[in-house]
Amino acid sequence: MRIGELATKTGVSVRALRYYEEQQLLVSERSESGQRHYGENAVDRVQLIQQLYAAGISSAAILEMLPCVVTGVASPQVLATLRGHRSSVIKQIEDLQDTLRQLDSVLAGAVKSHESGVPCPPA
Amino acid sequence: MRIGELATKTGVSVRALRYYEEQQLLVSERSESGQRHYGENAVDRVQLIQQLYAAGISSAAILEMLPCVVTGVASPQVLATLRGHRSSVIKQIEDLQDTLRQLDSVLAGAVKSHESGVPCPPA
DNA sequence: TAGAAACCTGACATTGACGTCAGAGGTAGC
DNA sequence: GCTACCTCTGACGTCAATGTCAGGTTTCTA
Repeated sequence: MRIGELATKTGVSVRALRYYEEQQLLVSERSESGQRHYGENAVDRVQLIQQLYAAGISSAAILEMLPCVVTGVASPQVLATLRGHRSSVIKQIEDLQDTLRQLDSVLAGAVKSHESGVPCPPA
Repeated sequence: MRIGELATKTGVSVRALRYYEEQQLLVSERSESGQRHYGENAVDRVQLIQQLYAAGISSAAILEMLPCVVTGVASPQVLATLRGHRSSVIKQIEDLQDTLRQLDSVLAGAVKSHESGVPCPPA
């Protein structure tokens, strides 16, 4: 498939896909005229990249770990990197859970106060 | 306390604290000569701001919700905003948990393959 | 009462993951 | 073959949360 189709299938912009290739996170075959062509597995690859981005992992780090994630094989060095990111992801989750509790306590109080007719003070 | 002390207490840079004030997220009293002075509660405030930042909430959104978070009182409109962010935080947590599973499965496979002596292929 | 250290404002620089635009060539349906 | 749409490269723009530097004032310490 060409880049537009991959973009719509993954929900990622064409620009972003070119950027991924620029960062060597995504590979394409080129037609004679230079147009990018992708196999079906590119969809999974792009979604994987998105997932890692969402975990706050930089493109450089993704580049480092990607072949290992794909093949399931890693050197001890990359293994350490992966474990580092694992801890970081866990910490992010914990932080977000804290934030969630914070928001919930605010919401609980706010709903009550709203019921009692007290408005929100301006900033 | 002055800005430097607040910075060391919170682990946030002086520059960042000035930025928070610029964004009206943080208030200071000024001495005659113009230096910022903070009360003890500023520490909690800064940590709260950091927590909201970590949840991916923008400074504008924080500004909107901050008085309500602090006072525990919110208008219906702000309430809706808060609920929106709550959903977003939950989704972030779920996404990160997905990523964690992904990383774990990679780690499991990688450790095994490492035991079997297969190296990580280069990018 | 020096001199160092902390603070001030203002402004430009940075980083990462894209958005957007220009100008040109490729592709597909009729 | 026309037309509309897709794609290409290259380059500059963006946005948010800072970093950093300059040039000057204030505060602390010896």
